[in-house]
Amino acid sequence: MPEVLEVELTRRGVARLVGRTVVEIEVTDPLVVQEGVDATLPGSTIAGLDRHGKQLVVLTDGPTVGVHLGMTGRILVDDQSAIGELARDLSERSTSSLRQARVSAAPQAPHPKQRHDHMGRLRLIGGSRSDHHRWDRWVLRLDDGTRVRFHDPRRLGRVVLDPDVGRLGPDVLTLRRCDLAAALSGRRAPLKAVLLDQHALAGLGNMLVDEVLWWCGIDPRRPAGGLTDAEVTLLHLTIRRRLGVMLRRGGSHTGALSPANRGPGARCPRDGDELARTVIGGRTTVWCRTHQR
DNA sequence: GCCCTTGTTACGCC
DNA sequence: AGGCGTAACAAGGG
Repeated sequence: MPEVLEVELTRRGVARLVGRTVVEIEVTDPLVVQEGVDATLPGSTIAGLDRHGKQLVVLTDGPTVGVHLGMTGRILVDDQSAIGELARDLSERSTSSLRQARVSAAPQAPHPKQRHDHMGRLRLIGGSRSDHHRWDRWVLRLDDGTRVRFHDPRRLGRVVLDPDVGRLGPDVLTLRRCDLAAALSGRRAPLKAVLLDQHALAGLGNMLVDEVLWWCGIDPRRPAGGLTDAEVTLLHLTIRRRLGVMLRRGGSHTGALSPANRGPGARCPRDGDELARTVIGGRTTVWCRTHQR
């Protein structure tokens, strides 16, 4: 589930493509890739990579192309994930890299069955299954022979011309306290719903919102505009600190409410009470009734 | 086979 | 008008 951290890691992971020229486009899924992208991009040289919230922006000497990873999108450069294989837990790291090496060497081999963790969740955003070319939605060939693949099993990712980042709220990784205060002010919707609203604040997804509110001990159901000044300050500080920590650790899954700590029956890492599951803003919300108030 | 999950958008209501 | 809630989308997996 790519959120702002995965997008930022992706941006850094593909930074070395700056200066390369797109030679051809080999694969396109018209649902995922906006009409016109393929016609205008070949011949263009990548000039820079920007990001606003979850929106990745590819600057070229031709068109500006927006890449949104959606729910299951990822970028692979020569069959290597742009963010590395960070979305797995540590216990499986060694076996997984072995397996990855093996399947890369034998791309025709039938893929092994998907693995799940004990909570029954999908283990990865495609995981190390870089051999699943059937989920490639967009494949570019660059002038040095590099192949860049946009891989997206569920097809909720999007590649568009001239992405409209002006409609997004302030970026959550560079958020100032006054930006946060302005985003929350006057809103009567639940705090969680506003934090998820990309027009209010750009970058937070379902897991990161739960994580941040868990750390600062605020009830996700409270009206967003009803926070005290001290709570806004605390929320701002928590967003900056926790996102910074998780970015260094490698992504959205490295928090206190990591995927393994979100399933039914999971307990609060702070006080041991069973975590509540509530639908807020249309999304499953995991939170602690004891210390989030 | 029904239901869950995700981010975004479209739409209905007040 | 605009804030808010809900459903739809897609598709894999329990």
